[in-house]
Amino acid sequence: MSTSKEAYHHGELRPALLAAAEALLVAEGPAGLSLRAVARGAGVSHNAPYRHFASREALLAALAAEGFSRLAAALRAAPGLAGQGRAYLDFAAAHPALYRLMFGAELRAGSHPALKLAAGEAFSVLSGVAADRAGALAAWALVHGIAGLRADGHWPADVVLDSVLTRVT
Amino acid sequence: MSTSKEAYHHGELRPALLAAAEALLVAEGPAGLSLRAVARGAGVSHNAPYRHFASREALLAALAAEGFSRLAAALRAAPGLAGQGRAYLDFAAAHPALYRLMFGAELRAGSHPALKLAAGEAFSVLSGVAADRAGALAAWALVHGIAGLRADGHWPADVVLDSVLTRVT
DNA sequence: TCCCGCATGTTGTCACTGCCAACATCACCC
DNA sequence: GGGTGATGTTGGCAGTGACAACATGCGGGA
Repeated sequence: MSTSKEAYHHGELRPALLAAAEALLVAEGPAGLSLRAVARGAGVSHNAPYRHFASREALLAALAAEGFSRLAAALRAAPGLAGQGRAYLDFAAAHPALYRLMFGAELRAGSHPALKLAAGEAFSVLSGVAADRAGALAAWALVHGIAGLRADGHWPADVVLDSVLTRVT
Repeated sequence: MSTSKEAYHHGELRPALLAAAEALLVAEGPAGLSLRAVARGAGVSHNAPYRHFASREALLAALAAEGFSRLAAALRAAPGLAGQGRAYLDFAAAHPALYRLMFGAELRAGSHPALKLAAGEAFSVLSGVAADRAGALAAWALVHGIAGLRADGHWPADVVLDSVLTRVT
């Protein structure tokens, strides 16, 4: 699409597939994210993705891993524990579909080492700024819980987040 | 199977389908939960479920709603806010697959009124014992976050839960 | 008592999906 | 300049969700 001549070989197919997959994820939800639809979105044949991902689940895992990397970067850029909490919630609110994929039931982190690694990296950023372990875990769990409830539509819209965040010491 | 004569009409197909679906969910995960596999599990033809559920998603929603009802019952039976927190975590740990379905990305609560209702009922039990709204939401989010992190294997095994739960006021 | 309406379950079918196998095309390196 | 391996393509198969048409038999009126 972007290159001047449409060669037989795409050249940048892997990132193009990931981009198409994320667009589909946002537009249709995880159920609409079929490998063939992703291939169509990238303008290649229905089997081309198999040159870059072993299976549909592997593609989802790569997408989730990329999400964790982005989350880790956002956390690193935020100052202090409170700032990271807000950055975490902002990320989840800005990319709800991706966030749900990252923590959703479709992917078992155990079977995707790269995914587990990316997730662990994001978490280590979070715990690096906490004074004590229990406090860091409590803050993380609280923020993660709020993000999940918001993503699922269970969180009342009129809640002032700070009034809840300050309830955990 | 259990009834003496195998009539043309099953008679108790709806609960039988839900039971088969839950068994499949536990055994194979949400991906293996196909409508046809559920029908096989209940010993009926591949289209019989459509007499009781409009779609595969509707079946999942019904299963999740049943999960919320069970969760609400467990919460009702637990005394005090701390007790309910523990009951919530126990439920999530005892039925991880169901819990993930209830809060997972496959179901959009918005499009299933009965599911939203069942979820709201469970949440109202939780907030009924809290002093104020922000406190209830904080407690719920904290517990929900812990449950989610545990289900995904991100929660350290050596953490004493009470040391985290008491961080919420 | 008969019979007929209608809920329930069945068979048949279609488009779509994930994945495997075989083949086509091209970039690169000797 | 020719071959070799990575990258994409075409073809095909079994399984899936959903729709349509048909079969079955329970229960309520006459």
